[in-house]
Formats: sequence, C-alpha cells, structure tokens
Amino acid sequence: MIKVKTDNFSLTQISESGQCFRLRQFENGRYGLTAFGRYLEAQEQKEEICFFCTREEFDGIWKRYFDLDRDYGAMIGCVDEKDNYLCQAAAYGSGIRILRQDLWEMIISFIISQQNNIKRIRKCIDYLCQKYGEEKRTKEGILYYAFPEPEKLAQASMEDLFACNLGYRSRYIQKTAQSIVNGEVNLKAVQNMEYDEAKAELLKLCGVGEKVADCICLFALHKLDAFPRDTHINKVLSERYPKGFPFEKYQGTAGVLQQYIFYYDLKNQK
DNA sequence: CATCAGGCGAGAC
DNA sequence: GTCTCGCCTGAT
Repeated sequence: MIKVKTDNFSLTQISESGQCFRLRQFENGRYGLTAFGRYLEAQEQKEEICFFCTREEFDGIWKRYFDLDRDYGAMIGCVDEKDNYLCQAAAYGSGIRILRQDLWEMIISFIISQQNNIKRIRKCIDYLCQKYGEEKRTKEGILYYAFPEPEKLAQASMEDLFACNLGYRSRYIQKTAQSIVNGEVNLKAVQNMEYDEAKAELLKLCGVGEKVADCICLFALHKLDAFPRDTHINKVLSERYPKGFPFEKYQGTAGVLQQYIFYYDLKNQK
C-alpha cells in the first residue's frame, strides 16, 4: 500500500468529470479502476490517498497515469483573477486531473460518448469489456476485464455490437477498429505526434469528429492545448465569453480549464 | 409522450 | 466549404 500526500487530487471529481469511464466508487467508499490491463483500488483519506499496490507499480504506472508530477495548483493560480467565472469553476473542480489513459481505449470510449450520458457510456463500455475483453483476476481473486483489443472489435458482428446497446455507434466502432487493424491509422505513430498532426490522424477514423478527436488528444495523448467543445462548453462560451475565450492567456493549460468549466457546468446546470 | 444526453456522417448546395 | 437532418437508447 502506498500513501501519497496530494494537493488538487480528488478521485470523486476525476470520476464525475467523465474523462475516465472505468473508475468507480464502491459502497465502502473505496475506488476501483481498470486501466492498461491492470486493476487498482484506491481510497481517499483526509489529506492523502491510499493506493493499494506495490511501490514498483505505483512508480512505474499509476504516478504517471494520475499525472502526479504536475502542479495543478500552479495552473489554477494562473487563471486571470478578473475572470470571476473561471476562478469559480477552477476552485470548484480543483481536484480534477487530466489522466494519461490508453489511446485505443479513449478512441472507443469517446466514440461511444457522443449524444450519450455518462451513466450509459459506462454501461456500454462495461458490456464491451465483458463481452470482448480478456477476463482477469488479481492475486486477491478480484475479477475484472481488460479493455478489448482492436482485433476483437474489428471481428465483432454488427448484431453483437448492437446487443451492447451501442446503438448507431456500433457501425463507427466496427469501422474504426478495422481501420486500426488494417493499418490505415497507426496508433504507435500517433503516440509520438504533435497535437495538430495527431488530431488530423484521428479525424480519419469513422465516428471521430472535432470534439471526439480533442477528447482523445486531451485524455490519452495529454495534449493540454486540446479544448474539446461540447454542448456544455459551447453554452458557457456563448454566455460568458461572447467575444471569444482568451486562449492566448492559457497556452499549455486550456484543456485543464476546459475540464473545470465542463465539470462546473455539469454539476450546477439548470 | 416529447425531449435530451460531452456529435457525427451523409447528402445537398 | 457550410448547412441540415436523422440517428440507437435509456432517463426524466
């Protein structure tokens, strides 16, 4: 077990912010997470977080996954103090971090996310993992499922994908999986690209448009300049920033601010 | 019962 | 290039 003192870290907020669909809270308050074929449990305490894993696993995987070396307080501190709304949003969601998640998993997850709500997105991904992902167990015997490989989804029939309640996204998922398997888009190459180049490459995939491509760039490739524009963000931008959002002030952090705005709006809507 | 949820592709122009 | 329209499904 690893205990870490962390400022600006809230599993609750990370989970609710809807960037990761495989982090969930149990009734006892603990969190369970599946990522990169592994399973991790964690628990929030007063001023620290407990990660139930070895030091090697923490240093080798989860520290990077949760972006623990970055100073989010400093980014919040850079928000223009005259921008009342943004200050409030950043303070409200100050425990959110931009995770470094698996590229392939984010592609499929955010294709599923379109015209969909977080609850159902989770359900769809769970179905996919149970049906097409490798069944695994921790050494304590906890059962979990890895995210399905591209080959598995490329071979899936349309009928079976529809059975996962993916709806019209079934076709997008099948086509995208096939594009990866047949080499039309090379994910290893995308991993090493700059933001603009990576985004252009992702846009070749069926079911990936502007918004989904930016989500993938932000949550998998960690391009903090990516600023996904969804219905929430567009609403806020037109209401609060009619003359345009001041991107020039926030180079290298805009994506983080997007998450604060999204989360603030999501939790305080109506 | 209508409307909406972190959009997108296809077709028209 | 820009615009419109239809789309699976479950929740409210």
